Amino acid sequence: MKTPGDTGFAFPDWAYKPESSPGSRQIQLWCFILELLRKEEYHEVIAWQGDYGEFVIKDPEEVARLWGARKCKPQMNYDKLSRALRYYYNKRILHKTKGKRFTYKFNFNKLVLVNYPFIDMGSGRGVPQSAPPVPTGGSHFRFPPSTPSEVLSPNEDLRSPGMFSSVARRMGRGSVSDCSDGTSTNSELEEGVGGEDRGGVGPERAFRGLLHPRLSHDSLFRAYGGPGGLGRPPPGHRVHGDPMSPFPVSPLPGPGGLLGSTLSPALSMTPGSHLPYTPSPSLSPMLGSHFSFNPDDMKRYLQAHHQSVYNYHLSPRAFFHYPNIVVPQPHRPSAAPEKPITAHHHAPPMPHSHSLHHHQGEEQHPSPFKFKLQPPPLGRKQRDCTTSSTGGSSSSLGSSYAALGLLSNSSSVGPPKIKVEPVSDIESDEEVEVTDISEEDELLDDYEGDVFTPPHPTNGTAPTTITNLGAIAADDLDEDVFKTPAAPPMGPLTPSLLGLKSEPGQGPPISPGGTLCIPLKLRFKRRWSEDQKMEAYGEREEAEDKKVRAEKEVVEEPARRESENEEGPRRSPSMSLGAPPAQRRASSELQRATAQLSLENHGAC
DNA sequence: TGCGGAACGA
DNA sequence: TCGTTCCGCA
Repeated sequence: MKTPGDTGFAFPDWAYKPESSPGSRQIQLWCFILELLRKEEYHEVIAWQGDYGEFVIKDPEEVARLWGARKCKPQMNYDKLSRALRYYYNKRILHKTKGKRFTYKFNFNKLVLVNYPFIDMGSGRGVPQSAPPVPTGGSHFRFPPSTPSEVLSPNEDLRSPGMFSSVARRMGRGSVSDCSDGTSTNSELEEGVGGEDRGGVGPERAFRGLLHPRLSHDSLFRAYGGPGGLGRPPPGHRVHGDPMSPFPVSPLPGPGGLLGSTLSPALSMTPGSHLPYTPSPSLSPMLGSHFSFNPDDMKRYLQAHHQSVYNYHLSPRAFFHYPNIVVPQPHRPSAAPEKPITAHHHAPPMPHSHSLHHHQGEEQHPSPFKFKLQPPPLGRKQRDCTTSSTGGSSSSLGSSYAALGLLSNSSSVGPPKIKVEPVSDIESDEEVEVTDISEEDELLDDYEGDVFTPPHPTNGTAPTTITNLGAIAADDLDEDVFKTPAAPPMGPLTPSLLGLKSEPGQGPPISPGGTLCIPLKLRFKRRWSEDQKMEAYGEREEAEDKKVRAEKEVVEEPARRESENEEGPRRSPSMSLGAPPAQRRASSELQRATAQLSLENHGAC
């Protein structure tokens, strides 16, 4: 069929429908719509209009014709096309603007946050921040392949948010059309180039961007990099404001990567989607150097939000569509070091939600945003792994992390796994995993006044975990509320303790309040039993493991029950009981270390 | 004009 | 999975 280059406009890979052969992916309708929207020659047919991301199909039949031409479907008509568009409702890529005929609205939150994950908002250095921060940009961020071999592996999901490098390739080689419909041009690359920075800087301008009625896909698309590739913008290219762009500026890759600016039209489109995550300068797009969560900023930001209509929804299934949301690597673009160091910066951890919580949630009026960060649906394998390893009592967070491949690596190779334990046992996977979005949508429509609670009270978790959380939020955050029991602030040491858990059931029990409250007696017992076990390892063969475990169980069980009696329901029995010897050994060591820490920090209890 | 179910194809 | 096609309904 056609190649992505057909349009003359290079969409990211994920914009194309994977076909049997790598080169025959078809563009998706929404991409096509965007394409038309950005071409002046079609402004008489379809154009941005009104609200943020809103567009009107002025000539439905013509649009249908064009679409049909593109897809080589001569029989296409608006009725059919609109049916396809309606399917986007469910997918929350689009929604209908009620009362306005032929008028639809993009959910750029979906398109941008999810599909432009690589746009790292973290380093807003020197880039106009005229749009609201996109919460998870950094979370999804995945560096473009730097070598040809990394580019678009056939095995990779072509729609992967991270796989945009091939776009650059296409952009470089031009387009090829095998179904000419007159829409193919190669001029797009230069379109809008050279515009001036109208994003401005500072919160005021940043917020102003929210109100920009028009969105431009291309601005973002260009972020994928021109012929020069990411981080190497074509000469003459710079952040600009595309006249027809809904984006105040185009987040072109700057010296520090394309990160700097990420302007997501979505921001104004989806209630509270981004906000909860923006507080983190390290993760949010515009916070880098221009934004701070002072009351004024927040107020403006919220006001801006109200300019838009929020009546569409995102689906938790989104992650299914973008399975390649990858765990961001610790490293950051070269610009990272240049990012302003703020109070929040040090531990990228959780802050996007957490810091907001501090800024907003601690006040009389909690954050107006209520988010339920739903972890992406677990793959069966991951789910099984997670649940089995945790005895089914693992918290949603732990599971979600595992689902993201952060924690639960089935492989037994390597150091003991460190798991970020949820603060509470109360929540089950089911509670947080996927909920009926239909109801939540309503909540979001009425998001104001809601409270956002941080996904995890600890602020010392690993960056990867944090960013991952962001990744989770990226997609569904605009509608999902992360329900996490409030946890009391903890000292600098506690987080690490709380967050550390060698294996389910082995680490120190964590009270629902997040406090380390394992009875001293139990701790000693455990440690003793572990010592015993360690000795056993040195003296006995594998065959005797069971015996050791039995002994251990005898020792631990009463203590555990005692513990339970004191602290209420606890997690499933120590994992070590069923863990393979090697794993047990490793976890045992970790447990010892943990126990040691427990003792040392006994005062914190 | 818009919606969404259903069957179907690639 | 993403439309495409058809269709009944409001």
